[in-house]
Amino acid sequence: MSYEDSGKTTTPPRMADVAKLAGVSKMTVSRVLAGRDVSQRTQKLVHEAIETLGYLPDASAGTLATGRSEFIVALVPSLASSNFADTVRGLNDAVSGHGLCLLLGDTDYHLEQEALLVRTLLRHRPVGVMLTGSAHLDETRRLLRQAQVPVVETWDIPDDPIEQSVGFSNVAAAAALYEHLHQQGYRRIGYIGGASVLDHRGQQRQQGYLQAVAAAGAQPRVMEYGESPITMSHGGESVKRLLEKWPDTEAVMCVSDLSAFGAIMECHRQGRRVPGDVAIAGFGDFEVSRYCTPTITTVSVDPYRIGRRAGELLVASAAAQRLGLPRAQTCDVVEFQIMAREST
Amino acid sequence: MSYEDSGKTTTPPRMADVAKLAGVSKMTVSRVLAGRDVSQRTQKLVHEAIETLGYLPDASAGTLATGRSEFIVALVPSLASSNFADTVRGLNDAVSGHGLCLLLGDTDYHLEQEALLVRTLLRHRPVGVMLTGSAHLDETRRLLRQAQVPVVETWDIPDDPIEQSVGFSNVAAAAALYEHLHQQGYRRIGYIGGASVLDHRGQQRQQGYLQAVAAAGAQPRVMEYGESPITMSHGGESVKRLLEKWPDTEAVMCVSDLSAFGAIMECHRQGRRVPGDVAIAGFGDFEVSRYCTPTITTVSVDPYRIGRRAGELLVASAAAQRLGLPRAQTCDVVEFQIMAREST
DNA sequence: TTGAAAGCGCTACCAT
DNA sequence: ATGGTAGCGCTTTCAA
Repeated sequence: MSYEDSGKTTTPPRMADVAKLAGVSKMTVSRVLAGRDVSQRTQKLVHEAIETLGYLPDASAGTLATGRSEFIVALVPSLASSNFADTVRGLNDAVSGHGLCLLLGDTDYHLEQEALLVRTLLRHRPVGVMLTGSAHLDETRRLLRQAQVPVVETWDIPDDPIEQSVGFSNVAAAAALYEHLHQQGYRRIGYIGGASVLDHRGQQRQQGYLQAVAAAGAQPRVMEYGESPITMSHGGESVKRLLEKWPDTEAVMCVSDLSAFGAIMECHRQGRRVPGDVAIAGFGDFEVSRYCTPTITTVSVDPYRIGRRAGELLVASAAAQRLGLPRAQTCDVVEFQIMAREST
Repeated sequence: MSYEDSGKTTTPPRMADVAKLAGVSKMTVSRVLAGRDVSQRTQKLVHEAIETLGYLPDASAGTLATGRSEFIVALVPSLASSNFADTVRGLNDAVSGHGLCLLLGDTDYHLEQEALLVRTLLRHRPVGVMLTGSAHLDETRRLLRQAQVPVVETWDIPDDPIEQSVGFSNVAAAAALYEHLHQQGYRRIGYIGGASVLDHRGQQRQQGYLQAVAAAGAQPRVMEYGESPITMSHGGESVKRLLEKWPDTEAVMCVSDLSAFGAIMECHRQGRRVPGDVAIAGFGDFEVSRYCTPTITTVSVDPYRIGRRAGELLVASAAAQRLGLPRAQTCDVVEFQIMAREST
């Protein structure tokens, strides 16, 4: 009779139960599970016992005994953004093949929340931590340093890296987009972004815009509106306000494709042609930008790739850590690309 | 000198270290952490020692000793879908306040992968498991039953529930949308969905369409194209094929808003007016449907709410479990709503 | 209010 | 190739 048929609230089978049923010692069972040297015959006996009992090894006990867990911690500002969801997907794809699983934390764009999550999740002794962005509280840095856990920061190029990073310069990307618009002949170029300082990457894009404006000797036209994460509706409201304040604006850069899409739809509603009356560009190359009308000029990055690469770095660091080797200090720069489309 | 300043590869501080520094026993430290009866004076000493050393209690050891973890497992078909990402967000919001954290698994729409993940993640002895959908392998059911872990299935109303569920009838929702279109006067109504049997919810929506078609005494027009998850580009390609095959189609129901959006954009490209020449409806009430032109008629569900409710049920079940009480068997039906918009 | 001892389920290490 | 022993870091239980 197998365990599951026994009904009632029984305790799940332990390694000792498997050992007894197979007529071997616990150690032999442990070795079979670890794929170590065990005779074919014994292996078979053990596997049969495992099958019969429906035995699942306890991860906590294993972690406690080895001092090594199977967790990777992933911290994102928001799962609602498909960008970060894709990054998590890439991370998962990179690490799941190595028997690691994801402990997920949503910081809700708050650095205090990030610090709290780091504190909570480090208790599980993860083999690696992926953070989003390069802005962190001192406490966060201290906790991570003290835990001596491999860390990868993503979506940015940190001035003061904790350890490794995978990202791109949001400042440079926004500036490049401005220059692209300038080359297209646009001169009076505005910017739409969130009013929240919490979105550090958004702030950097705005900074890139401001730098490019200054370099071009132009006057900035910034409309800040709404909290992170910025959505389509923010874009509509923002473009309305921006065009009221500066009616002769020729082109608008948006902090994300979502707000760009919202802005375009609002323009259509107002009877303005895009790009005829006003050109609009986004950031992030979201799916919607490739399929809407007009298709949206944007900056393309590959969120999945960022996550995937971060996962690879963490797996490598974890391996190095285990062997007592020094960990690498890679600063991985992923490319961004200006996607010139119909909206500009 | 605090631990972090000591440099080198030191081992992190243990409870015993805290105890020694505070001049008390391990047990007292444990009690302070658990918020049990300890004198004010001692509490202060212990907290100071914890602070000085930067002590973080080890979760594995705690889990092993108590037999109870702080994990909730969340299994979704794909994080790339904002629907499921929102459900995970709701789940996280519901459980994180109770000191629980999320172990995330992406099944990639494969039931075998789901079973594998259940097996892997159950090793961490989660206090609850959230599944997506009601289609599972026998092995998955067996593993969950044997683990005696609280389970909530989401996004569907299971015929054969494992334990609890939070969802709605995808069949009924699709049929309701058909009837809405029928009431609007549309008669020759087609359906666009994925060709993959993996997307069980998509299959059920198609079934709802077919039932409604039969009830109306009409002929079905189904165009199946592409694998899950269905994206905007699938919608464009599918509507093209459907209109080639049945040029007199008056309205098209799509398996999701994303394909509906893709379909509308393709129609525009072909010079067809929506809804003038062909009406198009979606499913899921994605953000894009509220802001594009025309706004898209769709079935609205609340993915975040589904996750949130699932989390609440799991927290309650976990509490009941801990107290040795029987667990509830709720089948929570969340509402869906036909959102009549411009596209039909 | 506090402490000492005995495990939780597993693996490292040393024997055989 | 296999087994015994001694922990991993914490909490439970009992005693003081």
